[in-house]
Parts: sequence; C-alpha cells; structure tokens
Amino acid sequence: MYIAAMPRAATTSDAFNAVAEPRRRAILNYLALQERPVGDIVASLGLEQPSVSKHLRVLRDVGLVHVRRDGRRMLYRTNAEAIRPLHEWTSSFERFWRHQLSRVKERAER
Amino acid sequence: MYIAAMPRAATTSDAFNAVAEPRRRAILNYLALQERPVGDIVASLGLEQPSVSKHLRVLRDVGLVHVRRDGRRMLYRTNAEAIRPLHEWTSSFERFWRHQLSRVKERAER
DNA sequence: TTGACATATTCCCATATCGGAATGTATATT
DNA sequence: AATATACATTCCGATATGGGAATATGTCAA
Repeated sequence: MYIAAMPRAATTSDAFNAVAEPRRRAILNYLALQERPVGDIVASLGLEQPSVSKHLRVLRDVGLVHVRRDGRRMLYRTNAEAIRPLHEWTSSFERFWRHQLSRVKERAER
Repeated sequence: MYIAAMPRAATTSDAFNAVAEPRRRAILNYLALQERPVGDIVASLGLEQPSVSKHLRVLRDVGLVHVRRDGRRMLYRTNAEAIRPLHEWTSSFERFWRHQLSRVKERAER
C-alpha cells in the first residue's frame, strides 16, 4: 500500500496558500474597490491573460473572489470576508508586537 | 542564454510564503508566549524533530523567529514584528468586509 | 577522551506549482 | 453561418517543496 507524500500544500488548499503569491495579492487589491472584467486586470497589472485566468481560478477555489458573467465578460470582485481568517490570525500577535515595541521605547528613553 | 523559470516562490522568500504552511503557524503560535527549546516544540506539536528543525529554519530565514543558544539547546521565540506586514495587508480589506456585513444585515432586517 | 544529548543538515522522491504557448469554449456581431 | 471577442484550460518544463531516514554538528558529562 502506497501512502501519498505530503509536499507543499496546494495553493487552493486555503486562503493562506492562495495569498502567498504576490500577483494574487495584487489582483485582490485591484478587485477590492469594484468588480472588473479579466481584461482590465490584464491591462492594469501587466500580466498575460492566461496567467490572470489561472490566478483567478485559484482565488475562486478558495472563495477569495466572486464572479458573475456579463455577456462575454466575466466580472470578478474580491470577497473580503474570506480574508478575515488571515486578519484574525495575525491579530492574535498584535499584543506581542505592541509589547516588543514598548520595550524598545523604554530602552530608548533610558 | 538560459532564463530561469519562475515556479512557486520559495517559502523563504517572505513571511506570506512562510506562514502558508499550517505547521509553521502552529509553531509561531506556540512560540509567541515564551521562548522554547526545539524539543518542547517536538513534544507539544507531535512532529518529528528534523521536521521541526526544517520549519524553524524557514521561519528564521524570513525573520519570523529569533534564536539563542542555551548550552546544547536552542531557544526559539516568535518575532511578532515580522507578522505585522501580513496584519497590515489584511487590515486594508477590513472596511470592505464591514461594508459587506452591513449590507447583509440590512437585507436581513428588511 | 568517550559518550550521551540536542539540534541541524543532507539525500531521496512524489507532488504542486508558475509562466509560456497553444488550444478550447462561450457569447456577440455581421 | 461565419467571424471576432473574451476568457478558460491544457500541455510542457524547471523548480521548490515537505516528510522520512540517515547522518552530521555541537555541547555537556563522566
């Protein structure tokens, strides 16, 4: 019996993996303000169309964007709600960097 | 002349890539409260020692943990400051999920 | 010095990329 | 119907994993 190896997790396994790619973050930033067709993303970010479509596919699979068809165009928009888990995870460290900061401040004041 | 391909970015390329791995997030959570030797992480998280060392190596390379030697032990601790960029990126979407939420609320109230 | 203990690194391998090029699919226009 | 437009998917190749096993490195103890 063969047991599957566990290499790096799929980019579609969760929002953390999906957002690790900088171009996908750029797309999410771009689509946060309002929905846009694929062509606009291609033009604005200067990426190849197939590349953008593939990134959008990953973002869709983890729920980071929503889509709707408009004629022959596909309008994408960021689903901010799906970014919340990341925000919450990072927030749990907020008090620590506050502490570290105040310690640095104290030292500087002495 | 050969131009290097650009596959998935290295886990050590930045904090976003480093925290994409769930075991590394678990390690960061564990080391947030206080510094700990590698053996404690192994025992607490139930991972193999070489695996933990390798994850710590990645976290060190992107500055997410700091280390100091204590005899034959290595004491690691989370450097919360390095998590801030992720927090700030996710925070830029906060107002959007607030909006989405209020829209959902409005609809529910009607 | 010789061991024991704690941690790090290396080697191997199956897997999941990411970009580029080519091709496929759906909708609109004439 | 035929063509054009807008996207999506597939195939390819180079690369970076992540776990497991084995081994190396470094420090303390007798």
